[in-house]
Amino acid sequence: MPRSEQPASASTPDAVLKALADPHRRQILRLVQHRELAAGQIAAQFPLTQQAISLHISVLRKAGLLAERRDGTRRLYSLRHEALDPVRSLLAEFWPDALARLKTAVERAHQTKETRQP
Amino acid sequence: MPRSEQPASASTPDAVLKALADPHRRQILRLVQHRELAAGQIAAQFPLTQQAISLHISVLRKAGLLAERRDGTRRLYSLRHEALDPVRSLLAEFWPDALARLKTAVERAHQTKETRQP
DNA sequence: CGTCTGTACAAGTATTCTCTTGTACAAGAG
DNA sequence: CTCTTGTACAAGAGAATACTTGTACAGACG
Repeated sequence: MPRSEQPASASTPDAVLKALADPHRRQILRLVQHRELAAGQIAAQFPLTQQAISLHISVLRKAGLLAERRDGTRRLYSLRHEALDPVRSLLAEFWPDALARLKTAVERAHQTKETRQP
Repeated sequence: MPRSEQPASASTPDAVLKALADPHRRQILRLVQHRELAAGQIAAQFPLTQQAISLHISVLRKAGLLAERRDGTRRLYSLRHEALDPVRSLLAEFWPDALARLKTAVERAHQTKETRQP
């Protein structure tokens, strides 16, 4: 089977943040967060045309936020979590306290999951 | 300490992300991250006109990212860290693993900061 | 008071964004 | 091969954005 991997993981902070600064695009990411979806399936969730969604997908893909896999004529998309790294960096830079809060959240989550104590 | 929530912190995720999706504006936030700066002092750091920076400041302020304090004719600005909360939420939503990575980052940051390393 | 300094607001322009309709192209079905 | 389906690309309209220059206004200071 064809395995077309895209090496384009070099998403700049600017491209990622601009891609995220649109409600439609954030919604697309939510849709493909846990499962692959074909472009048409994504488009069907919006009151926009298929072409408009195709363009949003293109923006997200160029920012590195979407992985693309071809299956026949369909193109399946899924979230590339790693691409959110610039956002994490930004948060770390501007809001050190957020790290502490997230650490707390992590520990709570771990406690919930496996009852682990730091 | 007063835990009063400011009503002006009703910044929407959209406004915050759009405000952050510009390199000039991110640079402004870096400048006022640790100390207050007057609008003119901020503008002096850029090859743009004072008016252009004033507009960027306005965008940041409306997104809740900047606190404004008046001192005579000057207006002093500083970063409102809380306004980054929507970014944290976004990260938490889209990237559960980020929590674990941030925990690691926190621990590294604390080590770096304290530098009481044998 | 008049004048300077610091800053925001106004109007105009060039660029960029987001959407539309129209079209091309690739792959499977008959 | 022809038809249908799934998707991207192209061109253009309208809005939003990011600048510019010009101006207004508030406060400090002689």
